[in-house]
Amino acid sequence: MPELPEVETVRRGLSGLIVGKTIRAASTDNPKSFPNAQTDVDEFMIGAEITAIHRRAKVLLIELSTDYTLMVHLKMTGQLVFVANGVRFGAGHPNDSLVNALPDRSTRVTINFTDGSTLYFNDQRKFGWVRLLPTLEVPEIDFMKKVGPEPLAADFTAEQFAARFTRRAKTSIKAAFLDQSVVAGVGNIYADESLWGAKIHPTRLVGSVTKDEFALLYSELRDVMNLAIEKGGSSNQNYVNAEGKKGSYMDFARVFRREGQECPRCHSVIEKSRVAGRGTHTCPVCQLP
DNA sequence: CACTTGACCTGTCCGC
DNA sequence: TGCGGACAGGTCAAGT
Repeated sequence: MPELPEVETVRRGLSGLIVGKTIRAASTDNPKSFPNAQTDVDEFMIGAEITAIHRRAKVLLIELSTDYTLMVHLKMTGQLVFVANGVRFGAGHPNDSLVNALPDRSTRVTINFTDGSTLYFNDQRKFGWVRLLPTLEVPEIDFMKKVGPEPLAADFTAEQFAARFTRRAKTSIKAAFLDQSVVAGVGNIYADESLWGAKIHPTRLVGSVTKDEFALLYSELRDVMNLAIEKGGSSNQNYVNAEGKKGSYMDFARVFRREGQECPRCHSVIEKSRVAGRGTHTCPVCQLP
């Protein structure tokens, strides 16, 4: 599920649930999901209090009182699910009783708190990861050094946005948009949604996109992401999202996963194709190649 | 360097 | 109903 709005939704929900709690135990059944669990958990996690949760790009940064940080990347199918007194929370409010008990077959990491509550990292495809490292070293890892600016930052301008793309003039605008070193947090949903909003075809070469088009793409991206955060993100039908709302952005999506339906702007039939190796949704009339 | 492709995994859906 | 292949909201490591 996770692009910037979904990770931000998880961050907000989780902040109200686990900040202030003390870790009693932590374990994984899959070393690739938590590579340094064996070496560092006992010393730097057990007994630590959770002091804050931040987000950078699509990564969650769970800060501990030991000056270590638990980094979490959900990749394609990762979820953080909190359970207290037998009640399961997506990352916000109590879910209904349809949800199966945890842990289940996709549970990769379990974190137990001293008050008896538990945080599960579930990840069907095992692409996601949890990593524990000194807070001071977080900015030094490759991902953090390479990742581009936060698109919703108050001081991030349309001019800066456009300038980030110049390095990638010869590739498609969609490939560049998905490149985390250009701008942080954009994934397949919000790339398609904002390219449609700006009436730019995803296969257009970056070099052909005008200054005015970049300005429009910048404001569409910010609008779409802000709306998605307000709606609790996008979720497929089995994901439990924050606020007990299940993430309703997909109800507002204009093109994503709407192939065969009408373009809300011109009523042409939305098409699905493949661009930059990803399923891509466009209006054939609003977005010309 | 910039760019593209395949790999990493599991599960589901679709066509034969 | 069974089976093969394509595909899924993301990065990486390789290759050109």
